[in-house]
Amino acid sequence: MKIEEAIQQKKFRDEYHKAHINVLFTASWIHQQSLKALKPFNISWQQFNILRILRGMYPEPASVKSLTERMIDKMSNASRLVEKLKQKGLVERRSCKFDRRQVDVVITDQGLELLSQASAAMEDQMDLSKSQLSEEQAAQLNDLLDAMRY
Amino acid sequence: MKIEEAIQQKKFRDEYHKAHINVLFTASWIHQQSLKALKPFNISWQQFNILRILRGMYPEPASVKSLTERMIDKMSNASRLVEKLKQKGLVERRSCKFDRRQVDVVITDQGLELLSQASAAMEDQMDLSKSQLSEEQAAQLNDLLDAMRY
DNA sequence: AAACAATCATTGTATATACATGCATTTTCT
DNA sequence: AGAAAATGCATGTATATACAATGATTGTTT
Repeated sequence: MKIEEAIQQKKFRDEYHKAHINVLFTASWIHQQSLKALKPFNISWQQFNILRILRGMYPEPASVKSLTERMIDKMSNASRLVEKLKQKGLVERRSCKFDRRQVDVVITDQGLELLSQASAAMEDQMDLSKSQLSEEQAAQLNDLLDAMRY
Repeated sequence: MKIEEAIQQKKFRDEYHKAHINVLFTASWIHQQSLKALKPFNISWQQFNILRILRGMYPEPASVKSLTERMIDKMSNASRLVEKLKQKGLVERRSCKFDRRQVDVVITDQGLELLSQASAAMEDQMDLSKSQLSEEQAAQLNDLLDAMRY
């Protein structure tokens, strides 16, 4: 569905304006799809994102700062998200011995287990785009998005 | 800056996976730019969005439902956003005489005035993409995003 | 017309986001 | 070494989001 119909707006100032709106709308759409996929696992998209980063570094720990740097939404509060994950037993947190200001965050076995199921669900969601775009088109989309961010 | 550097992730499963992340990241980036532009006007991006929709319909009123349908993020609570805007004197709200379940929301003169300044600021932000993408590329980006959403 | 279902908006609750502030620890400067 | 600045994290506050529930009004069915 074209963006014009999706938000019932007939005209845009130009293609740049439309692209801005379109990126925001598509992100919101992806976010909703993700929520559906993650629903059975009782974690938010941001929590999923943190778990993925931690799996990427496993078994090395990550500091809260390094999590923030790697998160897609830099503004979400990694500190509080880690706390939520800890309450669920999905991560562990201990103070870093080399720099006591830092905190070492590590994903637990339970976290790894949940993540493997959750990412399977997310990948199934993502794969639905495959019938819409060729891999070359997806690559082209990536190039355009990268270029858009001045 | 390529997405790989932006979130310090070297590899992705495939271009589809990367595109998903890239859309979300770019939307977050746009959102931050928008926040900067809107800061002097003390309105959130969602409030700005509602004002724009109301201007588009002016002098016709919009129901809360029609606002939700036209909003970029359908899940944000239009009812509460309208209440915020009313408190600031930027919109008026009266019950619809044809259907008393509905509410007629109309942008005020003050709202129109603020919006004209705020949208100028937003357009200045958006125009910075012009040095990064040609209009054809922006159009291509729109086509790919439209296609991505199955 | 009366009963039932559907629609529209609001409100309550839990969580997330934006941003500022505070506190402990480490680094830098003199 | 001691003072000052910077860094890393946590927390407080206001706002926003996700989703369910409520209440009022309108539409539909028989």
